[in-house]
Amino acid sequence: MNAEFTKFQGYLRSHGLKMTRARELVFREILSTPGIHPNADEIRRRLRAKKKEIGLATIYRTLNLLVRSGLVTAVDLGEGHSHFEPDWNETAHGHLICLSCGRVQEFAQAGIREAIHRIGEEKGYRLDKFSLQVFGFCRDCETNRG
Amino acid sequence: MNAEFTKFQGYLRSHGLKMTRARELVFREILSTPGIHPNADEIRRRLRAKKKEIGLATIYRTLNLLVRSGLVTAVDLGEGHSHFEPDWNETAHGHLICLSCGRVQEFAQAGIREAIHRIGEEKGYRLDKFSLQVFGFCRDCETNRG
DNA sequence: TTTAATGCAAACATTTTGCACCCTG
DNA sequence: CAGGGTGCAAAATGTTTGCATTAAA
Repeated sequence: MNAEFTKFQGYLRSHGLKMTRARELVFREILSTPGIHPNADEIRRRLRAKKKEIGLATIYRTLNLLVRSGLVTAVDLGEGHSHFEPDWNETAHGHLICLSCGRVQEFAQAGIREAIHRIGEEKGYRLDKFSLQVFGFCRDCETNRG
Repeated sequence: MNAEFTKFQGYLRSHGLKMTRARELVFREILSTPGIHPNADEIRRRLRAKKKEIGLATIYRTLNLLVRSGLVTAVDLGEGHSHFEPDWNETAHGHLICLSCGRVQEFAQAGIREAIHRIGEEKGYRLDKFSLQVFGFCRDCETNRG
């Protein structure tokens, strides 16, 4: 986790950018909430709760920077805005989203990675990334409301 | 294709809703552009080009209705707005998107469907739908610009 | 001390909504 | 002719940008 932070410093240095208080806070917040998938506003609220006030515009700028650097991934959970998670890419995964309570669960995609690679070769694409969301109803919601 | 239209009529009737000029035009436009994945504004422009003026608000309302009915699917191609395609679900598919030219190609997901169903069972979810986008660089873009 | 980063407010883009009028069933 | 549908304009979201000020390096 701290290795990730070092990568961020390396990225900034190699691009002539600066490590700032806001960037550190935002990135650490994402690193420390891997299962939460916060959106921009939630990141601001979480930091505010710790008495760390960061402007929303700065949060958006930092998020874009982190995504560009490859250290963070933007996820679309079907809510009309982006959610963010750390991208330690050893653990590429899809998201299983409950349509009733909104719970988000991650899963490793056994076999899916390979299937997608096969498709890339077939169609002549050099693949970069993929995004897989699965929607359904979790056991609790099925039990509680038929 | 006309069977789809009949389904739409059935859906409307069974929900106490009315078939209108706007609804017919929007749905037929989507049915007739399966590979295009238009967004709301593009649907309006295409209809306008045929001298069929429909208000954008009505187009959005109709799109939501069509998605609710299950006859149309909203697709996120990473452009910050939704694209729409007919959902003749025999041909469930993923989207292969070129990060350079934006070309969108569809592919059948051999084996992926099954892998996802296995995950649903494992995690105790009753699955509803899934969405798979793969990003990369198409052969033309790779050839033309290294 | 130089150059980039921040915060704020304004601008943008997409989508939704309130309301008076219109049309389908 | 009753109840849903439409268009328009306004509002609601989510995100980006211009600019004067602040802070890394």
